[in-house]
Amino acid sequence: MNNSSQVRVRFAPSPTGHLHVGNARTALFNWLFARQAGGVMVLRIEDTDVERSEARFEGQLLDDLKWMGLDWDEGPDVGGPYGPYRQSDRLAMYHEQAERLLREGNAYLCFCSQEELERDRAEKLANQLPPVYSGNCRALDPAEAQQRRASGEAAAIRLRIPEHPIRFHDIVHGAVEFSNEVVSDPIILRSTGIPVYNYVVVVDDALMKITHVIRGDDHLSNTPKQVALYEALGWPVPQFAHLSTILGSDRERLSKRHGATSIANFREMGVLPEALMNYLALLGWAPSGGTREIFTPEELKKEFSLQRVTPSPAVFDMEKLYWLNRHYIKQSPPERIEKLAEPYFVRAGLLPAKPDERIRKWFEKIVALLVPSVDRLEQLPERAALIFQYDAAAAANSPENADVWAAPKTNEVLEEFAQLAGSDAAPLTPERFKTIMNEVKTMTGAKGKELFHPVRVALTGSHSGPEFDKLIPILEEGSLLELPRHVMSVRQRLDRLLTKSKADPSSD
RNA sequence: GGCGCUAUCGUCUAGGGGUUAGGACGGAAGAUUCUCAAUCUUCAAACCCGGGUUCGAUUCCCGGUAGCGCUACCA
Repeated sequence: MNNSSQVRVRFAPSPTGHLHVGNARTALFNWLFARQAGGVMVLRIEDTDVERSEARFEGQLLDDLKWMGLDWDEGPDVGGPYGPYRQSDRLAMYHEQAERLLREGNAYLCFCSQEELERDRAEKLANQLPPVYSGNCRALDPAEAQQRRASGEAAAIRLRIPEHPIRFHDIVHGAVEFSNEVVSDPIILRSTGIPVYNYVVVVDDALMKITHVIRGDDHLSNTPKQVALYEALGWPVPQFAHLSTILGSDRERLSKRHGATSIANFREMGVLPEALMNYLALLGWAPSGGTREIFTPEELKKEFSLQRVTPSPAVFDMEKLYWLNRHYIKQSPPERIEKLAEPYFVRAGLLPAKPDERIRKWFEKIVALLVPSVDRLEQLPERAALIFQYDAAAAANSPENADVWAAPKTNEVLEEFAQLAGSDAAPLTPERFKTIMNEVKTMTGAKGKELFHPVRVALTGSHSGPEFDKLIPILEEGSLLELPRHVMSVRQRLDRLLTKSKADPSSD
């Protein structure tokens, strides 16, 4: 089953918080590559940093990943043949391999104190030399060193970096070469017995039979150490693919300073997972030809190619993500969007926590009305203000509407409209509205803007908004529903406005 | 300081020794609509700089510059 040609990739986050977009993209590229190759995706939790790791973050991480639409074949939650999948459960393996390196002479015990090392480093830096380890303990007699350690002297374990340049091939960057002169003999096991990241990764990746290491390019400079480690351990070196960094608009590394950066943030904003996936895929990758932008997850699995990943860093562009999101929102079945949008309205106090069937039916119309004008679901309640909130004073006095009130036919149009619409007992229908408007038109001679604008301002308080055909039924039906905040009917709005202008003579 | 990576419109990118350097987001203008949004059409907008190789470089090589990363008993 597990023949040597089987692709195995891994995503290895630290549980230090919510999944960040940079890591999400790394996870995505791993996933796409694995799924396309019919390979295996491994999820490994890098929790050796006890200070920053928290168990509850692991659950968040998995949720974020699942929400994006990613899945994995082996991991802490699903198990697998190469477990355990949490580094904190693998400590024995790290010790075992470190002792083996020691025995075989590829690593050595180092007794240098931190102060010594720091002094040495500062000196080298001052002399403009690469700050590599002095090698003081490199030539120590192994037997003697073992004895010192046995007698209780604090000792770290260092890897012996070979005396030749270290070369490796990177799928994204091509041939990479580092001179051994600048690669320090790295500590792999601290004197406290806690292994170091660069060592742990290699042991895990090798033992988990990872064939392709796809990760952020902040690890590129660490790769020679890791290659040396693979070689010292006698294990095959995997293929590497180092992905460029995602930057903020100021070309600095994307951080919280730049606004939303965690997957959870985007989810809360009402970004659809497929929009985020599509956008992230386009950061650093483009299809052959480079003219297509829209890719569903299934299409990405088919089209994606690591060979086409760009090595240069990419600036995260919210606007383009929003554009994609708008596309996917419009593409989605309305029921899905209604379901996703409902909580935003409940939270804003516009809908009851458990809307009944009538309210739901009515809410469908609101969503259909507003969705085209929105690029995130979270914007919906504020767009719905013209339905849920009616402020007669603002309608009459807002400077935005001054032009409309100043127009010569406004008062005449409104009076006619109020009279006709007010004389009906039944709720106003779009058909009746059309008839009324035609009558107002003949009686006042107003048409176009001078006809519609006064009515729009009178009913919504704003001179811009959606079509009356769709808006009026929403207002009329809404006024009959039991809602946390009463929705005013057309007539109620007119009443408000007219009483208002009577009470305030300055408004004409 | 040392080492590494990167460099095409404002942004994401395609392309590649000879092209009107293509697409998308955003921007501008127009169409449509009572208005806004949406939609459609059109337009503006780029090969970091300097050397070399070459008949010819934006493309290949070298150098510079800038940005980012690594340089830890951080991950």
